[in-house]
Amino acid sequence: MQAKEAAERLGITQRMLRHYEKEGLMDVSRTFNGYRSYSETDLRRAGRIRDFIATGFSTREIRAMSACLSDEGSGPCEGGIEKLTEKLMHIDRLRAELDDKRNAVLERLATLRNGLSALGTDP
Amino acid sequence: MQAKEAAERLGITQRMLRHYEKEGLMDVSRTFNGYRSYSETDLRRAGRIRDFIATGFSTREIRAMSACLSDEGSGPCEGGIEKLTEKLMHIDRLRAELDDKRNAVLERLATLRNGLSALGTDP
DNA sequence: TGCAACACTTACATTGATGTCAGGCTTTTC
DNA sequence: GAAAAGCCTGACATCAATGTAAGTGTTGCA
Repeated sequence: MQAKEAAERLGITQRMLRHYEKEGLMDVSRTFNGYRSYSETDLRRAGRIRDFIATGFSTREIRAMSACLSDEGSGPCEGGIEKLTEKLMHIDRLRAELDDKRNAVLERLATLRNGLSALGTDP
Repeated sequence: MQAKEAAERLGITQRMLRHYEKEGLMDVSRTFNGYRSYSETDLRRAGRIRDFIATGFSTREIRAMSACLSDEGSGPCEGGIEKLTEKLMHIDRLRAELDDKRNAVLERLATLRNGLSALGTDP
């Protein structure tokens, strides 16, 4: 498929798609006229790149674990697991704190409701 | 504590710590001589900021959900849960694919080992 | 007292991801 | 076959996160 459709399906701009290519993250074939032609495989790869970037990885880091980008599980995906696990730790820490906070708010709300019902406002 | 120790304990540079402050993400008190003085609370806050940034959030986004940064669960942490959940989706997608890949490699290894043992190489 | 270590501020430099615009083909459509 | 819409390349612009250096005050130890 052509650039426009690919970008739309991925929810990113053509500019970003070209960027991935120029950064050596993917290799897109061209039709006779020079237009890029994205295969479904290309799409999936680009989708992974998009996710990696959205998760705070740089193209440099992503390039370093390019085995993590192909459909084929051909390589041991050098370092990929470790790096991702690290990111996951960051997320997990944040999420745990957010959850605590959310629970605190919920509790406060519950207490408030209890207080009200204790006053006989509720059956 | 002073800047150096704070930075070391957080595993980041003083420069970044100052950056958080200038970006309005945190407010650090000073001692009489003008030196920054980080409290444990400050450290925790800075740690969260560090994690948010490491997870791909911009200072702009973080500022927008500053309620997620305080120790106190005083606010509903506007938007924080949603944004984090979104990031989590990105990570989860990647991790699922990585896990698949890792399993494929493990399986291949297992098959290989089986093949060898079938040859009687193993007791 | 004087040096070493640390702080502070300000300003410029860099790197990365994206946006945007220009100039020039190709394809489609009326 | 001419206009409209898509694609391409390349250059320049921007914003954010960091690095780094310059110039200066402070603290502490020998």
